[in-house]
Amino acid sequence: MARRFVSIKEVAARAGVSFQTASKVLNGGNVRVSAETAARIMAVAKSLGYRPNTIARSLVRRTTGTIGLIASDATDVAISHFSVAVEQAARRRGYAVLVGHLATDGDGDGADVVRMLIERRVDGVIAAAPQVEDDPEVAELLRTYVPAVSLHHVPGGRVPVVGSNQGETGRLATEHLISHGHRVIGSVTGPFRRRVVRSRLRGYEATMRAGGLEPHEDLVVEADWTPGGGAAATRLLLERVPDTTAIFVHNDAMAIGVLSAVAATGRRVPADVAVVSCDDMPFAEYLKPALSTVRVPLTTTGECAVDLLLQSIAGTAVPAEPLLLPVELINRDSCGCVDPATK
Amino acid sequence: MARRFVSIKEVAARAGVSFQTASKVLNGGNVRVSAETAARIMAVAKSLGYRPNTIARSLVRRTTGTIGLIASDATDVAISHFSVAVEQAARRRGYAVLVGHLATDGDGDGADVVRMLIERRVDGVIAAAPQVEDDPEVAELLRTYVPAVSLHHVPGGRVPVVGSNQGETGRLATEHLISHGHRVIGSVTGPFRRRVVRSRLRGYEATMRAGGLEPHEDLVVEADWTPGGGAAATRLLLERVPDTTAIFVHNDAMAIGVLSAVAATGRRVPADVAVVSCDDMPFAEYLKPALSTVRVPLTTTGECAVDLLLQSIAGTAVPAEPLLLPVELINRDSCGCVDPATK
DNA sequence: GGTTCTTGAGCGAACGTTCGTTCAAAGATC
DNA sequence: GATCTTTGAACGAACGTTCGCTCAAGAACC
Repeated sequence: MARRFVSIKEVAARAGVSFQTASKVLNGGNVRVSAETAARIMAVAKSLGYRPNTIARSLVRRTTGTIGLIASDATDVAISHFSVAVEQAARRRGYAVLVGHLATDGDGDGADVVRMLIERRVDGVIAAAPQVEDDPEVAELLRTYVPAVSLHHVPGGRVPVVGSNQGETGRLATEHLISHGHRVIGSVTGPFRRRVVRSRLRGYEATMRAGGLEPHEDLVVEADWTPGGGAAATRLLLERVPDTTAIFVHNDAMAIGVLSAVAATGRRVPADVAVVSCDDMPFAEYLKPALSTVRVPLTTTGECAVDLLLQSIAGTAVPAEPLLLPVELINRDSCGCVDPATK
Repeated sequence: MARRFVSIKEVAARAGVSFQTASKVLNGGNVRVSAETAARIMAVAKSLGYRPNTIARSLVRRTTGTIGLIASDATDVAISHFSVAVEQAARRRGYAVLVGHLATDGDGDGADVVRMLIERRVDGVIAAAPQVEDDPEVAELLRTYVPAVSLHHVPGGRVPVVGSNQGETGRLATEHLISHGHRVIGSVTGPFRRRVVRSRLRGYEATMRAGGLEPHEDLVVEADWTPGGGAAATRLLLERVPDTTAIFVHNDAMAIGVLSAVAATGRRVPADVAVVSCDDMPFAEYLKPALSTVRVPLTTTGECAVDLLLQSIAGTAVPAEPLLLPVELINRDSCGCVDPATK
């Protein structure tokens, strides 16, 4: 343990050259060294197990090859899928990822985490923590100190945004439920103060109206992205509007709770209450009934975020408009598409 | 964007002192500076928004205040819970976390990720990637280059291990099912080559035998931790041993698939087939029926891992024996404890 | 055979800190 | 008033690199 790597000076000394020359052949760019000398240096480096000290390199190069990721508590499956995609994409491109997970409740520490990342001289930051989307301090940090890409709105703008088309998500789900003949369609949503929630809700409301239905406010119940919250919201919804025949749920985790709560009232899904959700996590297909859900391309989003960030780091111009990836409705059983009898 | 932080030299110049003096009052230890000078330096630093360059500091201090986390693809909920716990615990103690997620399939890159972390001079590494538990190269790196703590066995030892009592997990689940009168108890497991799986299986088998039951090998079906794998394994199990009346599942994600597959054969849970799982993820309670499961203390494990690692970094002796945290059976409906009629 | 090119390698400086030593001036001691 | 302490601050060196400039020696040219 605690064995140290040898430095380039030791390699150079053993090879009988100056350390700067060794640096050139081992890490540097334009090498003007004879083939024999180079070979000798490489051999010594290999035998000594030389590995460049990235800290020293970062100091002079002024880049660390590290990107920062600020994420919501990745206990949320969707966030964790995104985080993994980001890390793997970044690593494939030679970058490491420094993460900061915001506490679910701790609202105030967003700026602290971002500052921590910046002070560690990350080359760029990816923000995937909707709880900071209204934080002007975070916005200012992302705007002025470091190239950044955000998954959510950044007040004041000038930070590229990637995401998926939330309005379309709401529209797809609602339209599909209407096409099944539903007229009393409720929604179990994430927290209202999140833009993603409001966008989906706008899609839902617009589609309802387009179908000649009035999206009464009793039909929309706010929850907290968790199964437990989804279950509680569903109980409330079915109590307020007992003739609800369909529910648009804002994520798959809540959908687990929604299915459970619907069943607890003696109603069957989809016969009595149809359910369409958002995300399409791996488990969605195995719920009972299999969950119909609007697939949100989290992995692709992560990769796009990394690509965009690296472009921004490289100084390439990045689009001023949010990059919205397409979503797709995955039809399974919970919406009523598949007649349970035929299964 | 790309605005630079001022260095301590600029602060010092503006305050009319040498930069080393400024260093002492701003970051350093034993200050021998007059109160007025100190105040002046602090004021200038504040007005200029001075933040120490952690890279330069790391170079001279030879520590980075960063720990590395090598994890399985945290698409697995259990792993992501652990990762979040690690990151938050580390940050609370002033450390940042550099992550590397192994690809689910890519078996070979474990050593690469560890090397990447070590080259970035992390002060310690936490390994939470069972797929590298048999990798001697990873083991050697963890043993000789950096303080480390592992969640899984490390070949050759000399790396502290934290985890939970897997044998006990198998015993608790099996014993409980036996106490309900079950005699044909199957198991849907993770990959056999993982020690955690073998330990749980040993607990299961020992308990079966202690209850006078023979754990026939047809009863044990290997799966891959995913809902889909769990479902497939269950179909196989029920085909091979149709009179199976109980299943011990190795994680909650697979349990989703198990419940689905059992239902698909027309059997009811728990009336026809009782199910006990492992993990106790937040959704377990909201499955239908609510999942009985052996709670694995992932958050606590993460915190312990960090504490142990920081001790090891500080040079304190760390226990040679694995630190096993206790597990606990959470009784819900899927084991048959609660009479569905009374609910 | 003197001048210019090319090749191979050395060397100084810088990146932004920390740490320990040195040193001048003022204060205390006799 | 000469010596010893204390206080406050400066200063050199180091951490391990990268980068660009310098320079000697030999090759090529006319």
